[in-house]
Amino acid sequence: MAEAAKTSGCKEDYELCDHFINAFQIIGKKWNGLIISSLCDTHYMRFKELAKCISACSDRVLVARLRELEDEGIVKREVDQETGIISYGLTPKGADLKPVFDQVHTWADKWV
Amino acid sequence: MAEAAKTSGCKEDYELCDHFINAFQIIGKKWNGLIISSLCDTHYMRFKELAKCISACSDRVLVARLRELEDEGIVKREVDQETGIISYGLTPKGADLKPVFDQVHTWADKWV
DNA sequence: TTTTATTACTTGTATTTAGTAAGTAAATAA
DNA sequence: TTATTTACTTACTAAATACAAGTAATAAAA
Repeated sequence: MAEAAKTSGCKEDYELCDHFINAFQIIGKKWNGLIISSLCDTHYMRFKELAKCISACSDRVLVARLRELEDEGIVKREVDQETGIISYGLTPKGADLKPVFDQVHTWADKWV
Repeated sequence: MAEAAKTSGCKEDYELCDHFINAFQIIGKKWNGLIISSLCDTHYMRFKELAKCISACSDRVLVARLRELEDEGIVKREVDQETGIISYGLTPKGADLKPVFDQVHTWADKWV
């Protein structure tokens, strides 16, 4: 089998793609999936609304995650100049994750 | 806006679906995405191969994750009766996550 | 106008989870 | 016989997260 593996590119040689690994470092980080999918569904939300929606996540971590996702260019934080109200939404990069969540939903409905 | 929110089901009332939350508790847990997608691509792997492939994950955690995924019915651990060789693969429930990973790949190729 | 509440955070501490490194029993190869 | 590989386990350290309380700024209620 060692010979076969060497010549046929079997599982011994399998490598995950870097893009994919990096993507999962973001999507797979605790709470990020729920944060992004919530913003995907609602278009935008204030901090309190998001926190209520992902209630098991502490404020402390939610703040940190939102910052990180902003730095990744997935979330955008906006301040209304008139009211001063802060809202969180997705950038095109973030919104483009919707098909991922749709597939998760499909899977979840079938198996969870 | 409070009135409007109450009557129109706007973001204040938004709730994530339980199935979806549970699904993300599994898929979103550190390393699980990479573990499952590796097994998705290769069909089955021995522990050492998997560990090499997800090299940033410690053996200790990989062992724990595989057990958890087995308990979730996503991963199956098989022992060859003849050789005693242990291999890890996916159950139908696990294999059914492929479309999710495909979408992550599509997104990663575009944005990461 | 003083009090109360809300928002979007921050800070300190406890607990949980993960990383590092070394070890082990069983099987296989040299 | 000795060395190596495999699939783990164990002890310890470091990092991430949870819990709880606090805060400055603004808004709403008494």
